[in-house]
Amino acid sequence: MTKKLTIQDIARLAEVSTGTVSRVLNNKPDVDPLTRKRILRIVEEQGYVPSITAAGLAVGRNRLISVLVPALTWPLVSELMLSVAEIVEETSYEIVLYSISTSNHEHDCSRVIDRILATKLTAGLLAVFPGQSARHLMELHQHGFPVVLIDDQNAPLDDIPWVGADNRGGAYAATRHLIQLGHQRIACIQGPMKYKVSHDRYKGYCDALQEAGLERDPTLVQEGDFMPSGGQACARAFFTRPLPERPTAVFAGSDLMAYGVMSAAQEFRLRIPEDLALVGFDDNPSSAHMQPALTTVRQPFPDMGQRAIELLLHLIEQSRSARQLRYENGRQPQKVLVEEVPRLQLPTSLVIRESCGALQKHSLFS
Amino acid sequence: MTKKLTIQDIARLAEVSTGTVSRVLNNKPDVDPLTRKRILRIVEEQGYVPSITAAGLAVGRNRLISVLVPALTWPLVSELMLSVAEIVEETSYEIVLYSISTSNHEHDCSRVIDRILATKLTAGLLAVFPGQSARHLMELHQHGFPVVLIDDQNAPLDDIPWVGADNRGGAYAATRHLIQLGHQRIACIQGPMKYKVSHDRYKGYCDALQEAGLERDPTLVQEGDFMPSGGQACARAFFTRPLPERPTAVFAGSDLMAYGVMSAAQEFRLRIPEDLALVGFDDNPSSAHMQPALTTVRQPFPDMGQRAIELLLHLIEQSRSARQLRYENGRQPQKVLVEEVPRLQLPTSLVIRESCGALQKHSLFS
DNA sequence: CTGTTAGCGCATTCAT
DNA sequence: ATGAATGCGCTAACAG
Repeated sequence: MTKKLTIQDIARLAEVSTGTVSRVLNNKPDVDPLTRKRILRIVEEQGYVPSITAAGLAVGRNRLISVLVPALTWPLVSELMLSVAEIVEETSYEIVLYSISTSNHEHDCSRVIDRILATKLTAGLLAVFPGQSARHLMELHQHGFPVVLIDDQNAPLDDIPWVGADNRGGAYAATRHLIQLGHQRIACIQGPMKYKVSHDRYKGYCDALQEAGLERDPTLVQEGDFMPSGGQACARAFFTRPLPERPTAVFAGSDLMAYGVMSAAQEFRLRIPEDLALVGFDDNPSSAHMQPALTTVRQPFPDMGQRAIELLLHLIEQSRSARQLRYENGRQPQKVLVEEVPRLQLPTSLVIRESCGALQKHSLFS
Repeated sequence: MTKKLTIQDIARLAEVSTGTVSRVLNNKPDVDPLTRKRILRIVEEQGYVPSITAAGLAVGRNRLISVLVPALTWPLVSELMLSVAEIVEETSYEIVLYSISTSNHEHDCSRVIDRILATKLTAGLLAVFPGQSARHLMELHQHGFPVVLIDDQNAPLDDIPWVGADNRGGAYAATRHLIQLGHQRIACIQGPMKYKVSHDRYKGYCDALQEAGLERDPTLVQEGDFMPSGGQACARAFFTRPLPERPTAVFAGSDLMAYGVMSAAQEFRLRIPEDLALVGFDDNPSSAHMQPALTTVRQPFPDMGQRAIELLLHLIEQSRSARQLRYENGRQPQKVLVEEVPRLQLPTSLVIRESCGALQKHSLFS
């Protein structure tokens, strides 16, 4: 149980001024190496931990990072957060979590963003799947506040830092795979169209159809909600149509919705993949363990999280030093600013398992 | 884009002192109602948001709540966090997230806890499944720092506030159900034994066996890791045994492990539930959509999260006012302190689906 | 290279 | 019931 130590205590022990201690702690260059070493040793020995609060007050911005996530129940959010958390915990920053799971997404989100700004609590913002509220984030970015989006940027004009997956390419690959398997009537269950990723995945689906010269049948497209129940509802809608109008394959915009399709298929006594081929999107951990194992498009979540948080950390450091540089007008900053690659699109990959019918199924009754 | 407003600005606009504004903002009783109303109006109009940072510095403790979670990839964590986040967002508190997913659980955890204390950043701590590190938390609690555990308290001597589920009862119900279905050789895949819940669930399993006069077979008990791959590995171990020694039913300590059992069953051409009955624990959202749908023990996660965070908030407020009361020695605190119910055990419920064989399965081939 | 000092924005205490 | 004044712990500017 470490007792409360202030920077003054350390200064006293090291027989230097608080200014020097502060300089050491913040890695300022102009400190005598010996003094620095001595101070660091004392800091270590005493187990001194600086007060983020006080530091924040002094600088006007804290060593905290806001993470804005949509529904916390999406498996992808966990996966993303995992790598984000791992990296942040190596730094002196902490994660402040905001979720905008509530119904009034739009309003709620801008309120949260205002709050983040006004309280000046956090140094930067990582927004996962911002959806429509991305435009609020644009404002932030334009005002010089470090922001990084994970997927789902929604305007072409965005020059906002962004890390995402190749949703369109993934959907294209998935759909093409179904086509190559001989399917002609391929249904698409979209995600909620308020998300850019849903549009992208739909486009990829259309791309593949068009490439194969297949006509797009509007009755084979439904908008889901990314959740199992939504997928189930959409699938029921397909299965209740007259036989010739039914799809022989379904491309679901998320694994969760694919699970719903499986449930619906069972209700209708449809075998997967014999009677219906199915492909999902995300590659949730559970998907490999479904019966049949779900063919899906893998998103590189760990990578996305890592890249995004590293980018954000970089932007934050940059904006800090930017303020410092005002006072060192003589020199140009050595470090090249990251104006070049603020956007990163990571590839997705098709993971072929049983539900699409490409593999021989380990039938339960073989 | 709200501009930075200080309490001083508000004071100037309202033509009062900062002291008064501060009193209003903190709901101190001794303020003229009219003045209060006027100030509140101005605060509203100007969109003033107090700086958590500065407030924290002044008081020595922030309006932040640390949440300590184990592996972020466990679905239950998402579900728990969901209700926690919802409630916290209604308050003036924010959530700071710490995960201890890394391998060196033990060391890492105490480091995180020290950090939480030393930085004095947060006002309270909510620890989800603390496992072995619960004893560090005990220290915190004994030093008067508000702490609430969600499940997995590990010592009987804990007088630490705690909210949990009836793991033992749930496991008992699940196992008894299998017994009533006629199974005699029921395997148990435990969670990692560093978690108290794993022990509890195992005890419930034993309870049911004993009640039925069934002998406990050590070869039918394996320790998993809560993850699908662990469950799969354990199940394989069962299935490779000579036929008479194999289980006819499996009780898995988590749904995720049950998924692994399903995969293993498929490898061995075992039908569920015909050749093997299966029950899980947790009721993850996906579980209803497995094929066959998983019979499992539902944990009341939303409730648990809600109760826990409310309790913590309560404790925090209490410790705040405790400090104030030192100066009002004349009066006894009106509010009864929550010494009575710091521990809450919520019931679990058995959700019967297909994998246990109790329901008629919608067979794929009927 | 280093010591000194003035706030950062707020809660709180002491006067009134 | 309220105004004025103090300090929380730290950083950054200034002066050596």
